[in-house]
Amino acid sequence: MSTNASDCYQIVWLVRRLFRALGQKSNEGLQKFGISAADRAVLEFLYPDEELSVPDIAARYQVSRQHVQVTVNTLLNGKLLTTKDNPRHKRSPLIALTANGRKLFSRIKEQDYKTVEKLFSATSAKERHTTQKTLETLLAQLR
Amino acid sequence: MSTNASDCYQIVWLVRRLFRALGQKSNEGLQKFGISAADRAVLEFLYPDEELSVPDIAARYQVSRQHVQVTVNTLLNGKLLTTKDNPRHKRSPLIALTANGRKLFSRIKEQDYKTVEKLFSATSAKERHTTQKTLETLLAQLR
DNA sequence: GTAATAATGACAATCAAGTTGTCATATTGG
DNA sequence: CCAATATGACAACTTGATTGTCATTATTAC
Repeated sequence: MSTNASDCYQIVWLVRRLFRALGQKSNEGLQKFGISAADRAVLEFLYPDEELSVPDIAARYQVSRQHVQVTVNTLLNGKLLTTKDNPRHKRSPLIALTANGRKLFSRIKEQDYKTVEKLFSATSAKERHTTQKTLETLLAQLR
Repeated sequence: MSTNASDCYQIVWLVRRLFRALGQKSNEGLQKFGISAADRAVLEFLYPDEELSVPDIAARYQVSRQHVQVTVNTLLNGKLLTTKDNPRHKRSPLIALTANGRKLFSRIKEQDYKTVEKLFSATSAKERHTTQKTLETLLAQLR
């Protein structure tokens, strides 16, 4: 387990660069659906049929509940999300996708799938597997 | 090359999550040095002894030259950067680290190294190598 | 059951990173 | 030399997100 700091560092730097590059690409793709990256992240947590309260989402996303609240409110307003009774908390409803929301997000995912397939076309399944595992390990370490 | 879109997608999602998590961690570490993440990115491009004009940095960072300009100006102001004659352009000087800047950034890197070593301690050299290669491939694809 | 404590939603101000637009001026290259 | 372009400076704006505060409602500890 001789950890070479310089290699590690390189990966961190790549994650940063990649995030920004992906972000640009992704926002372009998102535009035609009329939702923002922030909206998108919330939808991601609920797709396909999660039911979570606003504070739940915030905790998973590791973001302030106020931020999630605002985003959820706009999505509720746009009828992409709906509220359901929360058996565990009387005032804080569970948030779930509407049929519309689910349909929209699946279209978004479909588009994304096409994009990432192209993006990853020069990588092997094995490399992808290792990469995924490594990134998951790192993320877990940061919790 | 049977690209499994769902796996690819997962990696993209991980990059996003990881970026945010790393960002938080990194900003904490940066605080005591009194520089921002934006500052840091610029320093990174100049360390240890690059000499680049503002538009050069912007092009490499893939960010607007105006943004880089502002950041560079604050760093010039703080004596972490200095200007040098640009043989290729009379009005647009080359930007380089001062001794101070270099020292500061090396201290930052040192701290980061310790952090990432811990962070990556549960990964193998081989995994890291594959991950790095994969991320590089992706980034290259996005240029 | 009631009192203390914590959680929630709503709202506002703020922040940081970055973009876009514009201007005057300098610089470059045909 | 002149047209086209590059640069720095400045300003307004956007976006994702935080922090602080408030009133209200839940939950819990007694």
